[in-house]
Amino acid sequence: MQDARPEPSNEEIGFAIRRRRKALGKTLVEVAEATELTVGFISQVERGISAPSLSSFMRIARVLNTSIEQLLNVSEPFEPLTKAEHRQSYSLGENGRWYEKLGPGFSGALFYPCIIHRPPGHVAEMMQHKGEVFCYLISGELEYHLGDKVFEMKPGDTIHHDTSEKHFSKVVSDEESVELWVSSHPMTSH
Amino acid sequence: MQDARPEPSNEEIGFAIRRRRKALGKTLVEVAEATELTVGFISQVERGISAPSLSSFMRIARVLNTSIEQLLNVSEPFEPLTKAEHRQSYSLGENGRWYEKLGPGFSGALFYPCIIHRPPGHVAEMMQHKGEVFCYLISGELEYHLGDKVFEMKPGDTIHHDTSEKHFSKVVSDEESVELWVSSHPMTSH
DNA sequence: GATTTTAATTTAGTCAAGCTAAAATTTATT
DNA sequence: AATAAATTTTAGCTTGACTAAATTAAAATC
Repeated sequence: MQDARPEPSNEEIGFAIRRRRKALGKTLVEVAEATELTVGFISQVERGISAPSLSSFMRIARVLNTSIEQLLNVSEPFEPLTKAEHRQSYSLGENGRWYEKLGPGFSGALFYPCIIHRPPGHVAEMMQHKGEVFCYLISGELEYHLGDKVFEMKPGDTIHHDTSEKHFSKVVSDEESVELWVSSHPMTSH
Repeated sequence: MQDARPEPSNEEIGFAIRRRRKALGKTLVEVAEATELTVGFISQVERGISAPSLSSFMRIARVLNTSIEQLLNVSEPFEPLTKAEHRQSYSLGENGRWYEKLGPGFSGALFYPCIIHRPPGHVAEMMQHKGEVFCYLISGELEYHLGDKVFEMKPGDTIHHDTSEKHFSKVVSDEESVELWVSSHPMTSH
């Protein structure tokens, strides 16, 4: 949080929650049931009349399949276009592995795109969780494990699957891999 | 946020706050004054005995010069196949314009990916509809109109926006454009 | 268009949690 | 050991987090 930017108001946060809920096509009743709160309260939260406790807020974010950061960064200016040379790069804390976030994403977004670079031989962790992912391999080669299937991926290949199935991939090329990902969840690592 | 991972407890959050405070060499008194809360309360928050309200929590994060995400210790999760030479091609009924569907898509999918090829000079129809779209420009150059803004897109550039805003694009390169699209709706043209 | 159903908002509350002030204890400094 | 600083504990207030139920608005159905 920066001094220059005050904390978002209850109203701003509430509107972000509503936008997100509608983007997912969920009703107040659905969110209320999933969060174990009441319809009336969610309605008031969305209109900034009430503020949820921290734990309720985290539950709301989870049920809306988004991050708290997304719900709180309401005043971040949205820019739809990301030039190739203006991508924001982040190290993944491991040697030779980094990712490029593609834009801040707008508040109701269902897509979380990013470009990930991995060094040769890198093996990602086995993952399994609710959601969906799409990957377009820009360069390098991957061995992609999905359930009990194994796929060889070369540049131009794509894969799109439900993430509730166990999956991981390994960079099998001698060069680093460059992977364009679009996920239904915020993500910083693969 | 993730099914696999419950929200952090008050204790976990509190310990994260204390670690951060000590890392900065601040006393409880300093943090209490800066946040306009009492020493006793900060102490209880740090030991998980009390939880701050959302607004107090944001103030604490700001005073500790950190982000809420950091204090919540949220980890991001990780994550499939269409071979480049196995893409299903479809003519768009117009000279030189065609698209490649990327995989059949699984039931329940939110993403509809495809690759679109357009000839030089092609101008897509103005579109406006509920949903979301992400585009990665593989080759060629586009002039992308979004609302009253115009963007120049070159290979590697990406754009991600809500489709309720009017949008269309024009191929401005001398070569055909190759565009990777991920949309929240099935699409055959852009 | 009328009616029914669904979704959202409003109202009127409860009660405990967010937070206080002050006392007590612990830790650090001299 | 004495003092100052830092932290914890205690006892309590009050208001906001949240409820249940009624009402209204919007969407769906006939």
